[in-house]
Amino acid sequence: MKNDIKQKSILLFEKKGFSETSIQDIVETLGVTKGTFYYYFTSKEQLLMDIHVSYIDDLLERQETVRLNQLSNRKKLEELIALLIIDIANHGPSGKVFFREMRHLCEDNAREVKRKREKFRKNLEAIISEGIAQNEFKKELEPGIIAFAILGVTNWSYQWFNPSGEISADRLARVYSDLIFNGIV
Amino acid sequence: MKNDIKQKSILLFEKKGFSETSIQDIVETLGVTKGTFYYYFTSKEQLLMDIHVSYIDDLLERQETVRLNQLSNRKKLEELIALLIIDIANHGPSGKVFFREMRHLCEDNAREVKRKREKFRKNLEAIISEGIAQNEFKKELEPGIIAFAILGVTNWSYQWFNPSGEISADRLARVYSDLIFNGIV
Amino acid sequence: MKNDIKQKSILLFEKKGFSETSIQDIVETLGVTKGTFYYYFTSKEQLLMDIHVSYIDDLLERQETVRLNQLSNRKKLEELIALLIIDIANHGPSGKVFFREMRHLCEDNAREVKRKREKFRKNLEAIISEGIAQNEFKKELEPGIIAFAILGVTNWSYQWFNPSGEISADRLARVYSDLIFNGIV
Amino acid sequence: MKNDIKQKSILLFEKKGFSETSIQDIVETLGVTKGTFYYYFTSKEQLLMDIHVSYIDDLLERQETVRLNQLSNRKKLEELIALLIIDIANHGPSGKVFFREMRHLCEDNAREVKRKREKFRKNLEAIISEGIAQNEFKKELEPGIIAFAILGVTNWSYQWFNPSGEISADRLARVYSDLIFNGIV
DNA sequence: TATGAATGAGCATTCATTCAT
DNA sequence: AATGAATGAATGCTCATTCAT
Repeated sequence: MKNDIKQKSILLFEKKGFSETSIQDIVETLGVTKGTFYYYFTSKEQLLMDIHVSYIDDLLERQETVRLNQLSNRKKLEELIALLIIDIANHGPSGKVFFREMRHLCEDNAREVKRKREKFRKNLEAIISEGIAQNEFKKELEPGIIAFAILGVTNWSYQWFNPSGEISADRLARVYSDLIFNGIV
Repeated sequence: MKNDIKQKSILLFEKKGFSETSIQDIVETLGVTKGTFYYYFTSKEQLLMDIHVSYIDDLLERQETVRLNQLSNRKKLEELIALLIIDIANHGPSGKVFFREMRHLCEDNAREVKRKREKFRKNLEAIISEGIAQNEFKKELEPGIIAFAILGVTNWSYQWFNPSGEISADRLARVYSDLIFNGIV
Repeated sequence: MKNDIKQKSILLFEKKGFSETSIQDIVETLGVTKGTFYYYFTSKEQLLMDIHVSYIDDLLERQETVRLNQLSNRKKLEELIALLIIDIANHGPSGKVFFREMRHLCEDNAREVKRKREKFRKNLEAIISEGIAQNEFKKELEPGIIAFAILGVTNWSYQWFNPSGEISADRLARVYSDLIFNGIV
Repeated sequence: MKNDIKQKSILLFEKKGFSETSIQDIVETLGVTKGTFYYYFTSKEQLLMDIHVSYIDDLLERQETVRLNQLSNRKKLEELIALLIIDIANHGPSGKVFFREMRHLCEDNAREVKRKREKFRKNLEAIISEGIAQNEFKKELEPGIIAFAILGVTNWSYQWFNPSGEISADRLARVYSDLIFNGIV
């Protein structure tokens, strides 16, 4: 039941937004009563936090796998980009909620999630730095800004990319990698 | 008065979000009463629409100026990137509201704003296509995807870029142009 | 309207208790809606505080009148006892709410009301001390304890005394004064 | 277990009030679940009734002991006052719950408790009447009113008297007896 | 132009209670 | 003897909106 509530909530939050989705909406979809919701979650915000933590923890874990394998930094970066894009196909709604609704977390929870988000970004930045040191990337790059740019390209996809449309997720990931590695000129 | 309401609202919507800002909040900040608000706006949503339209119309107008000048497509693209980044310094709050709160427009208004947003994107895409035709950009590029990527890089900046921090807007625009043109390898 | 809400609330709080009286109960009795209640009061607790403050302020003011007149301390004490008993006839419900529901005030408000209550008690104590000094009362009395005893006798009346029953308020006040002055032996 | 629930409940009801204490609060303090509560008590109100009955039955029993011994009425009255005051030290929380929360009993139970309370009061009144007949007390006294006054003095102590403070319970009982017997003049 | 009073629908949350196991 | 899942009704409170003045 707890997981049912969570999954349905993700879909509703994605479609209507966190503030616009009432507990009533959630439990009605599941055919249970509000009491049931509060048996499993202490508040609406706690549910949102739960969703956030699952999402970012999963992402961090998979990033770790990439980070620790024996590939070149260029290859690692390519894999991370693919990971993020392909995630839209697999966990699109979670991702949208994650990127849009963080504002509704209470201060303490927001801080915790922010820390994890930044850890992901810092890891990305570290791969870029490493790549520069290994002469895989241009030496005049600023790793911090480049990391933000890459996250911009990938995260923005959540706003428009439809994985069941003309372009496949794999394809999009390759196009983006090529753009980031080689530019358009 | 009408403009006062609009400007204060932008600031409040940016800070607290549209749903979380009440009409009461807005009029209290201005020292007037709710009646006054409804004298100038027929609804909260109409105010949001007003904000959206001003923002995107201004952007389209400035895009038009870039588009019609006699520069190379590469130079035009560079100018558009700069335009978007520098806008954060000048109209940051409006931009944040624009990117975050479109969901709260009613269907008809959302459609209208979407049309204008897409017009901006299509214009960007056209510049890329033109550049390919003129051999300024690689011929195998897919202009549509590249346009989304560029918007991702620039629009995502609204989420983290602080124009009064270490990096200036000018500098960020140059770094981003360089990334997009030449890549990181 | 604000005063209507207050008066009706006093009656409901007296009859059913503060916690057991809902805002719905209050507004229904008045034929208005909840919105109206919250137009005049920011919370249920604020309404309770309002009731408390009116009550104790009125009492303190009347105590002051007694305290400042030119009578003997014995006479002053007699008048204070009468004041408290006769108040049951005039403001019984307010008094009951005052004595029973203070626990529902928030910390800050409770402290403020407590301070006023204690002021009343201290004034009573002062009259007793003064009376001892003037040889009106026995010299071995402990004014603090006596003050508590007197308040016990009078305040407890709120729990059983029915001013429209057999014994009149005037009569009860005289019996109580006699008891306190002369005892039962 | 049943008694554990009762004792913890008394403490919680005293601290937070009956309405403000939830079954959840009670069982959490004991480390059991709600089911356990409902195994021993059929309702929250029944638990309150149980507390009330224990308290007043104990008081009546001890009153009976005093009533039946061979002392003068004056001495009996003195002992009853002491009994009530010293009870604050021994069963303070129960007493506070008893005096404050009777309102939450259902009609039938309230009637039963009221009957017992009145029995206590009537017994007190009888001792006074007896004392008058025996010329121990003034003959013009009205026993009913005097009984109420005595109960006011003693019961009100529950609101302020701290048995571990400066004044001991024994001492307070003596001061109160003296006041009631001899007055302050 | 602006106010102030009022509405009514909705919301997150609480809680005593039930009941199959 | 005790649990854990679920209910459903109620509660305090918010808020966009209306409207007579």
